[in-house]
Amino acid sequence: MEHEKVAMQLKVLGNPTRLAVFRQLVRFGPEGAPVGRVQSALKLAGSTLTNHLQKLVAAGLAHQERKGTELICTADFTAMRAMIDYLEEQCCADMCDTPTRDTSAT
Amino acid sequence: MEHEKVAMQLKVLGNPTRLAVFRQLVRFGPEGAPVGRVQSALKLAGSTLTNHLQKLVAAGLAHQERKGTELICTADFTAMRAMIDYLEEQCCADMCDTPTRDTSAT
DNA sequence: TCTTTATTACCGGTTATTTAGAAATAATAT
DNA sequence: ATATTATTTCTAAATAACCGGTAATAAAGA
Repeated sequence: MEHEKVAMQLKVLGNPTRLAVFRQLVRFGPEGAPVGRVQSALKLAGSTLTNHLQKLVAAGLAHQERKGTELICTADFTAMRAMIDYLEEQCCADMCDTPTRDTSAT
Repeated sequence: MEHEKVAMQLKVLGNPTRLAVFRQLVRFGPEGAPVGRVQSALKLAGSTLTNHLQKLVAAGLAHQERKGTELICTADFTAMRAMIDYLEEQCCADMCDTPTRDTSAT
């Protein structure tokens, strides 16, 4: 995972509204949910939500798939895992591991 | 850890230059390093670096302490740990744990 | 005091982001 | 075709971010 990509993902999640949208997608789980359901859960203007969802998709943090009239949105858990792993490796460097973890390696 | 705070930290780390600054601080370890050393490592205009460092400090991700002429900067590993933990809990919700990790819990 | 090194404050130009209303498009059923 | 529901595009205005030059301040030594 490259620096630039992670920076973009962090920036995208760095907007409070967008972070809430992503959290909502996570709560919907692997099945996802249509845009309208995200909208009613968070009470956002449609155009605003579309905007945020597009940025999440562009950052690779979410996906969308048409299903008839509705557009199903899902969080990309693999991408999220990779992003967190990058943070652990590049921005923690074993200095901020959880206390319970073994740090005996050279 | 609250939503707003994490969003701010993510936004702050979402700038590629600033992410590089933070990574550099991490590499310097708990001892930290003076501003000038960060600057020569990354080749940034002084005023630009100051700006980025201040934002990292404001977000609680770094600290600064005067030592004579120099200003020692250190990454806050505890804050970083807390931020990552938030992401794991609120934005993964056990859906994106590492494959090697036990997920047998109900 | 004067100088040197280290760092910041201030400023301005440029670009990006956020927000949402209104009009447009997509999919489907009648 | 028309209506209905779902979602987006277009647009615009307010706000915020980014970068770095230059002048100012902090610390310490000669």
